[in-house]
Amino acid sequence: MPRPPAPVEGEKSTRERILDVALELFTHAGYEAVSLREIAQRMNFTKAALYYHFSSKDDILLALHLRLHELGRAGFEDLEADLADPDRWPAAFDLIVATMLANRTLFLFHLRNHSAVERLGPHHDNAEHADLRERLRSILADETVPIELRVRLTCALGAIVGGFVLGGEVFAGLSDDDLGRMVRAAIGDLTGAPARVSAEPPAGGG
Amino acid sequence: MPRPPAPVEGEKSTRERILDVALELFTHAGYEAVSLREIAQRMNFTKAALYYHFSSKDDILLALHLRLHELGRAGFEDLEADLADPDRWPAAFDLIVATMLANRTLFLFHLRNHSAVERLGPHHDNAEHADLRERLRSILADETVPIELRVRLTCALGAIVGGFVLGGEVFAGLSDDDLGRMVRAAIGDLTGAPARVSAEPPAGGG
DNA sequence: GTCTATATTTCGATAGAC
DNA sequence: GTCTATCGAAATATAGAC
Repeated sequence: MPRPPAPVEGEKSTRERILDVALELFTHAGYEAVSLREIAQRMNFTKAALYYHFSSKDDILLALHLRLHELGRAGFEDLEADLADPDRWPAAFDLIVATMLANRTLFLFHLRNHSAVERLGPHHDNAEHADLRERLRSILADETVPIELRVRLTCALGAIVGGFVLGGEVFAGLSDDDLGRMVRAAIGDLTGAPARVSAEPPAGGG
Repeated sequence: MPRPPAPVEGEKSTRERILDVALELFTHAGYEAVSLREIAQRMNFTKAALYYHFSSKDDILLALHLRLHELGRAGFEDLEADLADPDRWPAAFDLIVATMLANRTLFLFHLRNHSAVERLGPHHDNAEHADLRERLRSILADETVPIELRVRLTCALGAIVGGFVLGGEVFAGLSDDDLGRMVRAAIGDLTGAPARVSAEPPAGGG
């Protein structure tokens, strides 16, 4: 199989630029609906040239999936512990909100291409639970935590996704900063209510 | 054996059974990834037979999309007015939660095949804003409503989707009734907090 | 590293028998 | 209403020139 070129300092490699184009196209139209010809066209070269950088179309999908893996290793080491304790939810959700806001497209890509990425699963058993989604599932399956709290967790995560995906689509004039603040306030109320039985009342947006 | 296909009263038509199969396959694997051959195989007849019931693959997708349209006509006449006024949110969300819970697969199908359905858009201009999603967008674009409330609206809708999709996937042992109740409680906290700034305080119960 | 050209497969869709 | 057979288009992927 072909080997990618050495990355140049300061500039994005062709491989990364292909991934950027693929990320946008896959996110907007869906993985299966996007042909390599389209990607090549956007890169201003031909379809065959892509095979120098990637061994297959699935390989591009996998590379994009791995971007999410790396994101998971960035700062979510204590995710399980944080989410298992409502007192630590504010900090955990702040991190999640900030991460999702800064990588909105990547998460949207994952949401929209859930099935395609899932189909890739059995191939990359390099890491056991490095995937954020896998770790999340194990948290939600933890019966030590009351089911009410775990359901609220899914609602909170859905609220973030909804606020960013749906909101980011409709409220085009809104800055990331403002949107993030409003979503965080909403999450605060959603998660603060069950937490206040053991912690302080929620504060307003900053 | 001489067995003519019996169109018995009270039984689902072949067309509807095809749609049921397509709904499941499209939801699980994605529209573009599912071939007519797969659908036909599940129906125990051949690919060509599908063309007696549907004029194209897109026609199947459209028919499934129309199921959501019908759902929209069921009881969402006052949706715009209800969602524009935070005081009326509880009733509106109760209806939305109940509807989404009862038609979880259909909504999940729509979520997972968002791009494919969207691509179908320009073809069926029969109704202006019959689509629930279109109506929702117009609500979210209504600048009469403060942006904070509209963002909360997107969060609330996301919370419902998250609770049902993610929750329904992980909490398999949980009944629809219990899940619906917990999600409704979460939505109540999420939507009750902003309501108190412009109206009376939320009911302390829960 | 990118090109032209082509191999191979699969898909959506049609025609016509029964 | 379902079948067999097949068409044409488009997709992924490969081979080899430059």
